Amino acid sequence: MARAATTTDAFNAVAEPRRREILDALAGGERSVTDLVEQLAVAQPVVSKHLRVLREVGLVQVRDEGRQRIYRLEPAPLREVYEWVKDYERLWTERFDLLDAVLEDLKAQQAEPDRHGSQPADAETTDKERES
Amino acid sequence: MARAATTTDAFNAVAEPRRREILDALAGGERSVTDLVEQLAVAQPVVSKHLRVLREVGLVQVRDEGRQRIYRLEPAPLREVYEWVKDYERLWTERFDLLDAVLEDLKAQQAEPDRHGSQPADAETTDKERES
DNA sequence: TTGACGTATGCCGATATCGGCATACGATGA
DNA sequence: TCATCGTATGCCGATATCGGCATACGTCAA
Repeated sequence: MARAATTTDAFNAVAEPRRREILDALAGGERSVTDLVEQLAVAQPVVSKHLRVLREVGLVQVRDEGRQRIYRLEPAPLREVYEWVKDYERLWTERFDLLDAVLEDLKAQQAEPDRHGSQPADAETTDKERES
Repeated sequence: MARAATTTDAFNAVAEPRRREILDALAGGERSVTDLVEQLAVAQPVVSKHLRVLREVGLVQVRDEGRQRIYRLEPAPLREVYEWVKDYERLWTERFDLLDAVLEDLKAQQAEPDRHGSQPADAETTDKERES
């Protein structure tokens, strides 16, 4: 057995950064293959191959227009990914609450010095404020 | 060049369904390897190997407790995934609005048949993403 | 010590990926 | 019809995955 095919899932399809870039580009509107080649600055066969994968998992749709093929984003399959991760958001938010609690405790300890001298109790998670 | 290592990303790590199951299990609280083996009903080496990958991308943390190793969820790296996918949620919602718009147009055309047989002249239009 | 338990690791085979390059193929225009 | 543009596909090599099985390693209990 080997790794699951990239065309198995939105999960697998989207694990490839270049494919994410393509989707991001397509989020700005329909694009022809050449458009994408220019925008991503990669070889044309590479783009075509990635588009094939995306097509097979239903993340893009194609339309023929003369000798060009216009690709359009089809976000639906991403829902699966979203639904899975979204529940974890709560956790990293809670984690900050937890951190706050710890900081609160530290402050309390400083105010009311209750020494137990030994362990400096790893300050492992001290820099993660930013954002949100 | 081959597919990116599974330990490259949260994206890659999480593309494997079994690994998602492990994280889901861990979301319910700390678990020993044996706990996970029972819960997932897979061979122990398999679980250990997946845990290694998860550890390497920082999605879990380990703690020794006697002869057991207790694994704990570390959701932070999932943020990257969430941040990427969350913007697409809007799209599959908007899609319905878009559909409505199209239906509206169709109705209008039926009412006032305006034929022009040729090119619909690049509907490329203006798409800028103004998020946030 | 010895042995059992809990886990990690090593090796294997089958399978796919991804990019590069060449090339095939369909549509268009001279 | 022929050349050209826009895309897709085929083949290749290098690399990893994932599960199975055996086994090594560390901890604890007799």
